[in-house]
Amino acid sequence: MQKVPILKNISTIDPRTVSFLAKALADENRLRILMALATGKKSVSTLVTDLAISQPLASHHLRELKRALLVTVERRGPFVYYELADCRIEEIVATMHGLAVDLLANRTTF
Amino acid sequence: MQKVPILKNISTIDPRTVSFLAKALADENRLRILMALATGKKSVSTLVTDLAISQPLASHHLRELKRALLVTVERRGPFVYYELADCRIEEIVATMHGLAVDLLANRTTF
DNA sequence: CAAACACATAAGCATACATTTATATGGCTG
DNA sequence: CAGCCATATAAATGTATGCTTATGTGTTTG
Repeated sequence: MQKVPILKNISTIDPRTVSFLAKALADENRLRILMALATGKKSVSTLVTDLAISQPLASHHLRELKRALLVTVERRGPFVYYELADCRIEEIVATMHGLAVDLLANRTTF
Repeated sequence: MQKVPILKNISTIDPRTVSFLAKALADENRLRILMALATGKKSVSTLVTDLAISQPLASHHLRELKRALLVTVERRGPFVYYELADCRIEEIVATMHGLAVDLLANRTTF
């Protein structure tokens, strides 16, 4: 009787937890925010101009990302800076992109 | 001028593509189906009894997973077997679970 | 070919979510 | 403290999504 070494036993995974994360990553604008934050912490106004979205929409999504624990907040003067809470977020997004691109290219089966 | 070696340049990532995948992973029942398929291909009726969901609901989500290219379909007699389209799906779900668990445990900053 | 089984689809409904517009809060500066 | 800037929140709306109930399609077997 030998256990699978690399991957966590699939049955120990809580779908609610994964769904919680996946929902946060399921929106294009939230992903664009996360990608923008990958190069370092940024203020709301910077994100608004960089991503060309409205300020309330940025605040709304940042709130969601904070709720999902994906970003941390830091106030400095009148500015509010958001930062990626964990570097693995970038990795996961990149990995998902790689898989999605392959799937869409029909190079799914090896 | 040196490029980041490990990760794909973040700016090359298409948020629409990632969102497409994330949406498919954002539902608990779809995740449960994928986890059930991690141990091998299964028929709809097997999934229905294993996951204790209604047959139309299972078909509905399997259709979504197929649309997202995450599963492949194979008919054998009256049975229809679904299978994970790519082994990386399991890895990504496991990685997401690991991150989500850590985030929820407030061990986000290193 | 008729009945039974496996699965898919359609319609309907309730809820969740993304977005906009409008307004409020909070901090800085004159 | 008055006005401005940065951000947050609220309300409103349209749309997407998950789920159930009901029905259709396809396959096997008697």
